[in-house]
Amino acid sequence: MTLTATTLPVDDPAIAALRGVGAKVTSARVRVLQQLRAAPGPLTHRELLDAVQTPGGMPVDRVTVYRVLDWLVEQQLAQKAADQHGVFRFAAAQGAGTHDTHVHFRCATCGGVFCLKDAPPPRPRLPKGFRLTRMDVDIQGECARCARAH
Amino acid sequence: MTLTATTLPVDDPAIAALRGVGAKVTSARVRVLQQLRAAPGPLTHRELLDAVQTPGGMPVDRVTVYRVLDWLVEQQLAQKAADQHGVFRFAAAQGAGTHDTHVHFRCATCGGVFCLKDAPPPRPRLPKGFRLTRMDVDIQGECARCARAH
DNA sequence: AGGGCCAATGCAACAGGGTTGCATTGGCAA
DNA sequence: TTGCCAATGCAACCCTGTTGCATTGGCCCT
Ligand SMILES: [Mn+2]
Ligand SMILES: [Mn+2]
Ligand SMILES: [Zn+2]
Ligand SMILES: [Zn+2]
Repeated sequence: MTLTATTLPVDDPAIAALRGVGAKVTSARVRVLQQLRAAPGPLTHRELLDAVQTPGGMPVDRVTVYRVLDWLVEQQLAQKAADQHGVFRFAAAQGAGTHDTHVHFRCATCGGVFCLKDAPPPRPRLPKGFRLTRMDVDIQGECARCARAH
Repeated sequence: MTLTATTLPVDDPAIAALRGVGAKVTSARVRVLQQLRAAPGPLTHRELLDAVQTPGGMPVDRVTVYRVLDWLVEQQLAQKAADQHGVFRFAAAQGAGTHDTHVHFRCATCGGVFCLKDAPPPRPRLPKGFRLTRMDVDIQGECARCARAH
């Protein structure tokens, strides 16, 4: 029997997730998302860049990794938050659900993002003539795991 | 009677705080700490650098402001934390702020900050073991004057 | 299987926040 | 008033992250 030079395996959950959003499934996207899913905690761009370079395969450009990461965040397949050093860390999104109905807690130590039960604060009452364009709530502290690690 | 070219007034609370830690009271340190204490919220290095440059006085170097800020944090006169964009923001240490009882509106056009009547959102309920260190609400839009000017 | 479109990539240059080394200055104690 | 040394100014540097543009490779269509 002849083997057609098939594309990547469909059974990989990372690849399935990429197909799910109906976009091109590229090597860089697959590798980055696989690393994010396998990681025990949020990773920096630099950590991901290192992790994605495999001895055999061809190298991935650092700009591509930046673009893949921001794209994954847009697709709600990943979350992005600054850690205590001001460096962005990325984590695979839990459910691809809507995060608009609740607020988020940012662990300043590990950079993890946690969904809280509380609803976002109501729109503030503004003086006459004022126009509201944006409201951000930044809740930060230390998550249980980081607090336990002392 | 002769007037000696006296140093800065001792009655200023910022200066008193600096004397309190037993270190040199310099122009840069005084100006930065005064701005931090007067501010309605945490400021970035850039915001402080702009605020500290007075038309009359001699300019302050940006590196000096970085060093003053880190020194204030060491002396526990200020707190430092990365905001959601990964930029460090500095706030005067506890006890100096009277803007804690209400939220603020920032005009994206003129940069003005307005005190609103609304109370800050309540502390969110956190999962067990989580520790809250900071909650910032960023409300921005266009103030009445800028909206009218178009 | 082959061709073609256009998004995704690679590469180089750029931007901005933050740091470091070193010569000079100015606070403050003697 | 003097002198010491911390604090400052300035230039060069590092790191994270972004942008412009030519090239490539996924994927749809035949
Ligand atoms: Mn959420
Ligand atoms: Mn106020
Ligand atoms: Zn944590
Ligand atoms: Zn305005």
